[in-house]
Amino acid sequence: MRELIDLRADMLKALAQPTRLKIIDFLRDGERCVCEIFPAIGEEQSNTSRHLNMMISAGVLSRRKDGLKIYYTIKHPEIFAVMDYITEMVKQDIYGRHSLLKAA
Amino acid sequence: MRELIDLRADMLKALAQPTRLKIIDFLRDGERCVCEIFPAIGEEQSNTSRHLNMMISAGVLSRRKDGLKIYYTIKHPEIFAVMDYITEMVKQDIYGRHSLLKAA
DNA sequence: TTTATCAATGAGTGTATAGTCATATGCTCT
DNA sequence: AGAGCATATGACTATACACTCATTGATAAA
Repeated sequence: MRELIDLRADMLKALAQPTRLKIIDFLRDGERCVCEIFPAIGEEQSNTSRHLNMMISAGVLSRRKDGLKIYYTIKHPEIFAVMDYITEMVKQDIYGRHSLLKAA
Repeated sequence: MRELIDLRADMLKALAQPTRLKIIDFLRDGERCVCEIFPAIGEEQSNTSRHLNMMISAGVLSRRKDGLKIYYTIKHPEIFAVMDYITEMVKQDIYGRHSLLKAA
């Protein structure tokens, strides 16, 4: 079995890329098909498809087939909590940097 | 200014690598100097140093000098919450896979 | 001021990743 | 069966990354 540490790294890696972050942000409101996702994030269909499949493998997304379309969703609601924490920390860092600038 | 989405990706990327995960796990108990970290995780000093600096840039760690030694700490306690969520999701996925195997 | 110690960096290598374009697969409907 | 749409994949390129070995920089102690 894959080591727990590698599985964690894989899941984090699946979150750690701008295009994939755009997808995750877009999926906040619920499931969407590829044909909705790639225009919304401004990426090519093929590139979007690769990222989606990658996030499936990492356990970040799940998918459902309906006719021709394939609908993707965030698999674990914890993903949103993780994203909120990350955003909070980044904002704190930005604020901290500004304070330092002001102090200088 | 860097886009918020890129800053988030940078911070997540700083967490998304086995060697760096080992460092973060090791820093759970508090600050440690490089000379303690690299033997603990079984990596070369130079490699460890690069990862540490990378995590500083991403806002994951902070550091403090004391004589010859440089002590690194987790900068935001939220990092631990993020790690706990990731671990939880990965474990759920492992369990889910096992159930499928049993059912098959 | 020499020596020893801790940490960071330069240079190089091999591999992984993101992206593109073209094509293939699979499903639906006529 | 054939046309048309939605998604996935093959092949390729350019860039980023992790790592190693050797060296440098900086502080401390003798």
